[in-house]
Amino acid sequence: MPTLRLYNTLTREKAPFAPIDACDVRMYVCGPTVYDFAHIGNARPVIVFDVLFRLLRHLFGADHVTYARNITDVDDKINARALRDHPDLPLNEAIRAVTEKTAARFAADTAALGALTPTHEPRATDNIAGMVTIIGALVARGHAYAAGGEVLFDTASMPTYGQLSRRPLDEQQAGARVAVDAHKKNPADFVLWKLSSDNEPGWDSPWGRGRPGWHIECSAMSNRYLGEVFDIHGGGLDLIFPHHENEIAQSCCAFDTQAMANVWMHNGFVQVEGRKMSKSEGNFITIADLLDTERFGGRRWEGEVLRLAMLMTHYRQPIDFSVKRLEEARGLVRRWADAKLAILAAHPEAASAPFALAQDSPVLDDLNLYPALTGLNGLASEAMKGDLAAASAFLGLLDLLGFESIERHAQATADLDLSLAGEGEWADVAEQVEARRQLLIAKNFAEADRIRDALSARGIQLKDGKDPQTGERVTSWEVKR
RNA sequence: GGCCUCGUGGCGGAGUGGUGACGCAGAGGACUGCAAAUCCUUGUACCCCGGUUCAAUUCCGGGCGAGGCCUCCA
Repeated sequence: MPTLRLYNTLTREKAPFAPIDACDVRMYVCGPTVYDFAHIGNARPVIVFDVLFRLLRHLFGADHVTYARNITDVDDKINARALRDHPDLPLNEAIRAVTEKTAARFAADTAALGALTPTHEPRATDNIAGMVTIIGALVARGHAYAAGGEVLFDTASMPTYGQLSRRPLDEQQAGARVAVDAHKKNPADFVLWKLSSDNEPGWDSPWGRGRPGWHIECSAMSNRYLGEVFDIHGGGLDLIFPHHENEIAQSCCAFDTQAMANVWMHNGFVQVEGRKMSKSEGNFITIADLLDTERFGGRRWEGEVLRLAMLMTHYRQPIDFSVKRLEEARGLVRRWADAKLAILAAHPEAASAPFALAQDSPVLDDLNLYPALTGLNGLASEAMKGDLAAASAFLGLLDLLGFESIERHAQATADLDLSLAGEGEWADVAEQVEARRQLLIAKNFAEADRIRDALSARGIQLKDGKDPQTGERVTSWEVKR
């Protein structure tokens, strides 16, 4: 088996990946807090770790990888949103309305981006009992204490606290930007459980009716589905501190383990047109905006295009999300879609040929995807020249990277354009094209060009080619956007 | 202040101690009744200053610059 090397934030270096159990490789990725639609920054870990999931399945077998990605549906931001959007509903119903709507959109967004559904997508509200159990263990083991209506993690009780972010406690206090609360033993101590008032959501616990703090849900859910120690934990760069640091503290102290996960992976940030994305800058853009509106770059962008635009940059590098980048990705998607159809027509057997990633593939070097991406062009042309191995490598690589349905973007079919354009609008195009073909055979170029111009005015681009066998003119078309 | 990334052609983005990948865009050509699409060809780069070396974009030191985290955030 080829060796996969991964960069580990814990050690700050790349190392060969060796799973705890090669028959059950286990990965956890922090999913969304469902209070608002996912933005393109949220899309990055979804896509990046989907590629890793696919790669692990390729290397270890599809049945030997477990991938859990949580949905956090209990959070004070959700409460605030529920009160704002549904003031007329009882709180619990209002909260459910917010979380259901947001989670449904997240599922639709990730599907559009070509991400496989994780093995498990647990919800925080279905795992409160697990959180209470862990908090109880922390209290019993002297790692947590109740104070001021909260149960807090005692960071001083964990000598190794801060290893992931390399942020020792003493230095952190010097930074003096951690909230200081009188009831905390140390400023860095964080909330595990907090009591709820009557008009806040709450669950019964040994410490009274309350709700969990921010980090505990990931410790509970990863433990439930992946065990006390698992292989890979992923998420955005910004989660290193405090979120992942605190997850480690909770899990390791509750279970008395040396590690929560062996490999910690973090994707870089997304910028928009060279600037940090933020609501105050007015450049905050959601996946739904890109898929369904023309707000960015004056057009809609297909999920595969967004996926490719994201994968063109190494996952640890910052990405500048720009219209130019999307346009380049769109061109490649269309080209590969055409190439896939042509290859399938020329080499039907290639679709079922076994595909194995080369031992020295850059993909295995911490997901260095770009060489593989640009290599697809070369593989396609080799395949068209009759190279069967290139054909199966092209198809296999497309699948591995999550572009298994890319052929729907083939220019010749224009299926997507039809679905976006509405029904019936292009129903007569085929006969117009045929009428033009007859005029061309008759060398009536003026009339033929009038048809082409008329179609062009309606936004349809004709493209003439030759049938390689007969030499006859073949005309395809697409909707210009 | 602390911690962490990173500086390669117009853009994206690999890689290497010595003939400077590749993709997109651009240019030229082929094809075409003309376009478009397609195909072929092609120009331009390694932040600055030192050092090591026969030779550095690649190694070492310093500088400059960009970005991120340290507070909710992918």
